[in-house]
Amino acid sequence: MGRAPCCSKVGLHRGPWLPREDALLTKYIRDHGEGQWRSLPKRAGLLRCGKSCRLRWMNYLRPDIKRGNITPDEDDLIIRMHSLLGNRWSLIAGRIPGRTDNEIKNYWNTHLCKKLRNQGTDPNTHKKLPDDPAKESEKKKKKRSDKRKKKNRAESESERNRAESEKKILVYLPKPTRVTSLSSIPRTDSTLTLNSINSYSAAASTSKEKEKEVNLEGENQNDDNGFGFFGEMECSSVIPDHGTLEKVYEEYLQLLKVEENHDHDLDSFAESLLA
DNA sequence: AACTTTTTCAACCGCTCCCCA
DNA sequence: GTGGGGAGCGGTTGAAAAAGT
Repeated sequence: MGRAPCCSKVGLHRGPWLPREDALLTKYIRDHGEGQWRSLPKRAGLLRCGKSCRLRWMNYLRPDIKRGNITPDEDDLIIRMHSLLGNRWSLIAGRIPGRTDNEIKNYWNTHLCKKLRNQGTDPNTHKKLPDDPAKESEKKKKKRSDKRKKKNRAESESERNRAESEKKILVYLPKPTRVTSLSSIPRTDSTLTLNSINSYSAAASTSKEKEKEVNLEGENQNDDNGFGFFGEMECSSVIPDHGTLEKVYEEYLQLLKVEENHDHDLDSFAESLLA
């Protein structure tokens, strides 16, 4: 269609966000809710394009984002989900409460790819690789980077915890996905549960979309991972506890059991997601 | 201590999808 | 049916930090 860029680049800030900009964006969304990204910067008094605002909010400022170490459980879940879905980061992120697609994508590229290679697995196909002589040096590198990473994450987590204890604001949490028609599962269905392949329920972020909330089979109003539809709620309550993650993981393990016996079913599931 | 290389991850870019007039 | 606009996604980039020499 040949459309213009989302914003005129002239006169707009780019690059790292300043604390003042973060504060303006957070305050605006706290007061008015999400959505209308294109016009949001102007209304919030920000010299940023809407896309940039959305990204900043989604990947960094959102109060339900979990920071800190990716746990072994999450690690494993990401790998398994990737083997099913490929680089569908938003779908994978939707299964891992509190993590963003960007974070998972970065984590995959910087850690899990190496990890899988070290284990002799092709990170793209998830199939066994032939023995690699460079394996040992990779292992050493990984050890180094993990050490560093651990340190960084510990620091950022403590900072985040401090920030969150200061925040505790009320926001209108977004729908995690687009509203879609009955006939298709959206490209990004971050609320989709493994048990709800046939009962996709879309949640809406804007009041307009809320009115259109779709529930295909009258079930799954409250998504089983606790991330279905959000109204106004205390942000801190959205941060998933260990139990939630456990639940997601157990659900996944159930699917894997099915996989053992019914490879075909699993293929169908993956195809249904990718359709 | 100084310089180079590697790693990390926030942010950007370009594209597609979906809705609506 | 068509095109424009908003939103979201995945790939890529580049600055900063860390590690290596």
